[in-house]
Amino acid sequence: MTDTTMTISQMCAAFDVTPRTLRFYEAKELLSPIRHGQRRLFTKRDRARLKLILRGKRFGFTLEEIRQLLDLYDMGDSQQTQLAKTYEMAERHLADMQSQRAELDEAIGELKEQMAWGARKLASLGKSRTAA
Amino acid sequence: MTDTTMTISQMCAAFDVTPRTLRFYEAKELLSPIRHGQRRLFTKRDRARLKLILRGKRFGFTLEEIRQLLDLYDMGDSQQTQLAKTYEMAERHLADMQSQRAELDEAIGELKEQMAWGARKLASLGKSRTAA
DNA sequence: CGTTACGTTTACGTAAACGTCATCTTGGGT
DNA sequence: ACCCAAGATGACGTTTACGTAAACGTAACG
Repeated sequence: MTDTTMTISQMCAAFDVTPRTLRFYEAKELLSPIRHGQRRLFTKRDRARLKLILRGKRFGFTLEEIRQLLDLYDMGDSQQTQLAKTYEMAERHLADMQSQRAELDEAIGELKEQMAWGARKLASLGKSRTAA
Repeated sequence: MTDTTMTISQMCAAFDVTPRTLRFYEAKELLSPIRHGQRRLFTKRDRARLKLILRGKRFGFTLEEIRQLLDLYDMGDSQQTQLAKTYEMAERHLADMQSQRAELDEAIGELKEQMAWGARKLASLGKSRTAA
């Protein structure tokens, strides 16, 4: 790992993904590791992007949506129109994530209730078994 | 909609899904509408389950995982062993959802930051354009 | 009594996101 | 010089979650 770059296997270990996944993401232009000869070398930027990719996946975004969102995270250049478009998209994603958060809270609450019910049921079954 | 049941198209309208989806869920034993002749009639139970299905999907669970989770939500019978197994699975799902909630909070925070940056950038671009 | 409108089954198609070979190549250690 | 483990490159396969088209049933309406 000369300097601050990582090989593909180091990346796989660090992020728990397969080489295939990393190559796939490169093909989809989500990552752009530099090449030392034929080998890929993943930079700090690649690692930051990969973290966001995995996070985005977790929240149900497609790789294509993520690819566009990534642009927001490293746009120091870009035209105003493009920036504005990206910003609007980010707003939609933010709204989605916030409503997702609310739903998640509700779901957690309900699941907890069901589990409390299940726990009581288990306890009563346990008692009768203990009694027997 | 005799009594409290709904036709397939009413379901589609109510939940914003296609007929194909509902039939698919039935095939996968996630729903079990009663039959009036050949036609499906979705009960209150089906509607409750569908709500949970759509919610589960939103949080990245597969239909198969959801199918198992649904058992927790209408288990008045079932053996102790089965209940215990289901309970353990629910615990794992709950843990997953809670960590997902934490990640989501972090992601929302970061996205907001990026958007603030984007907003400043847009403002400055706007000014220079106004000046021109 | 014919024709919509709604519904059904069967079956093949598809997009996303990789998995899984089956070959090549190559840099590094002995 | 030699080998091999790590990496690269196709190319085809797989799973999930439906889409889509074809062909048929049926109940009600004008």
